[in-house]
Amino acid sequence: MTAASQLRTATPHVVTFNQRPHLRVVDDAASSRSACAHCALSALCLPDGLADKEREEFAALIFHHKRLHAGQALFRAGETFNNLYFVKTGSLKTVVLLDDGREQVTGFHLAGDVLGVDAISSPTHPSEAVALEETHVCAIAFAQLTRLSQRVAHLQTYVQRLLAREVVRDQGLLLLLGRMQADERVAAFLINISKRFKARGCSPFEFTLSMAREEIGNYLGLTLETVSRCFSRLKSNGVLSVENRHIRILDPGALQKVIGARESFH
Amino acid sequence: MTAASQLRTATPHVVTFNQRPHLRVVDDAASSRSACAHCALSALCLPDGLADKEREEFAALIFHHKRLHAGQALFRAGETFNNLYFVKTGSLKTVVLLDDGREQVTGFHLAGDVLGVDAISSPTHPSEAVALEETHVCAIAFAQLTRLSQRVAHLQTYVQRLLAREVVRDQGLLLLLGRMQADERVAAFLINISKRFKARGCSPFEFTLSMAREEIGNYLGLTLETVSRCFSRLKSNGVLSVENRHIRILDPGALQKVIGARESFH
DNA sequence: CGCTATCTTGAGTAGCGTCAAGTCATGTGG
DNA sequence: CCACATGACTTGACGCTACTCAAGATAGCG
Repeated sequence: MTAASQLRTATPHVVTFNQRPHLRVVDDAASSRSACAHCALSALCLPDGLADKEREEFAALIFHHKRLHAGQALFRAGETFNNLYFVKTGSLKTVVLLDDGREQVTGFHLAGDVLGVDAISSPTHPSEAVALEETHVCAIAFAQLTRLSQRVAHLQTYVQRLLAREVVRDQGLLLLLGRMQADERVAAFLINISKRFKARGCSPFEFTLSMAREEIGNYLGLTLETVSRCFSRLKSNGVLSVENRHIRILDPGALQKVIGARESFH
Repeated sequence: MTAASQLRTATPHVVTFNQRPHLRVVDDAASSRSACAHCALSALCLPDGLADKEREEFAALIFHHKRLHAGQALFRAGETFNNLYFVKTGSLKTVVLLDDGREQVTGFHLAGDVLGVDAISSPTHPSEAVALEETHVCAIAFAQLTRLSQRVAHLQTYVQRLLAREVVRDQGLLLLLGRMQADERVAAFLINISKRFKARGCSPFEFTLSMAREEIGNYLGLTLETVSRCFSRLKSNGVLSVENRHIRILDPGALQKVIGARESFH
């Protein structure tokens, strides 16, 4: 069963990631040992191809649930690396830092995404993760995961896949930052977000962003003003409806055309 | 023994990566089964912390040596993924592609570097690798490496480390493309190359680049003209000596300052 | 030796950044 | 509940960085 099929609901008209009544998410820390089996996100978090018993062993490693307020850090650059994190509800940004204080947002992470993989096989986190809104995460002790993966070959593949996905994701962003114009970057960002909302069973054409213009701009290598101007242009072209952070994609084809790809939108 | 100490030679005055008489590299394909033990690069390629016997098993997976001319591809995007590659001599660039033909160079790879890690846990290569000059590589069958790593726990860590390094490397590039000015990017590029030459026992202050201005520009998200102008500016400031692709870093401190203290230049 | 690819340099310009002013949304304390 | 403060966003004017286009120099290669 794919993550998307398990999560797909009767698509609500307007959805943000903190308001998804159809997803039953287990919040009770006391029951966390067996929580994964009942968690609606398990298909996203849990590795494929495990026997039931191994699945349980994996789930047993998830040892606590953490709650973050908007602006609160899940981990900071330089902190010792102990856990990987699964986003349960809410969203976060990951940021890499330059000595002189400059920052680059390297990603936005929604429910079901995994955080902290870039710290694997290094003692400390090279980047940091900050919640964009009220956010809940599950933590899994990486040392224990490594120990378990020596018995369960599938788990090796699982960790490798997490890392490889991260590499490919970063390469896409390199392409965006190195070769695309402002309009294209913004369009690519919206299309990416749209696809990810869709994969989570939410409407791909109407959603509320959890990040500020400045964070979008930083992510895309632009200033907040440029992002705002691109939004306004898409708005006046009838491609989008923009009301603060609430976005409606009115003309998906036109949005796709901005980045020059000839494939269909979804 | 570290890679650097094994490779360090009586630092030659001028070194390119195809002219390193002090490095004994085994080229004979017939003897490749046991070649690693005698290869000067083994400290760079071979995983740490293996027992002698495991080390031999690992070396036995390296099944052939491939020779590439300048401009020849080691693998193309979309080709099936079978092997990881170690650069023995020469250098390559890795490139990611956009549908419309635009390209982004994501890295330059020197002797001792590993190629193809971004394809791990996917059926095909997401990027492609092209030789910048006459280049020799060793190939290692990834499927066999995976099989061996189920017995040898160290090898799991080894593959994870390869992947994690790639993620961190890409994040550094994201910072460069998203937040740095042209002259900072060029300085960062030169400092990076300089460090890597040094780690290989070559002079960090005098070297010959194997890539064209256009490839540097593409890598840095700039045009070749901008790269050329940055080089010229550094030259007229007495920081560099530039004769085509032959670079001498005359004032390393000033070069470093370009990245940090921006007001000291121009 | 001539051809081609590569590189440098200049002139003009477009795109995006900077600065600034103003609007709007949200939250807070009176 | 309102007044106010604060942060978030939009829009305009202007300037600068880096791109484009073009011409010429140089190196490398057959």
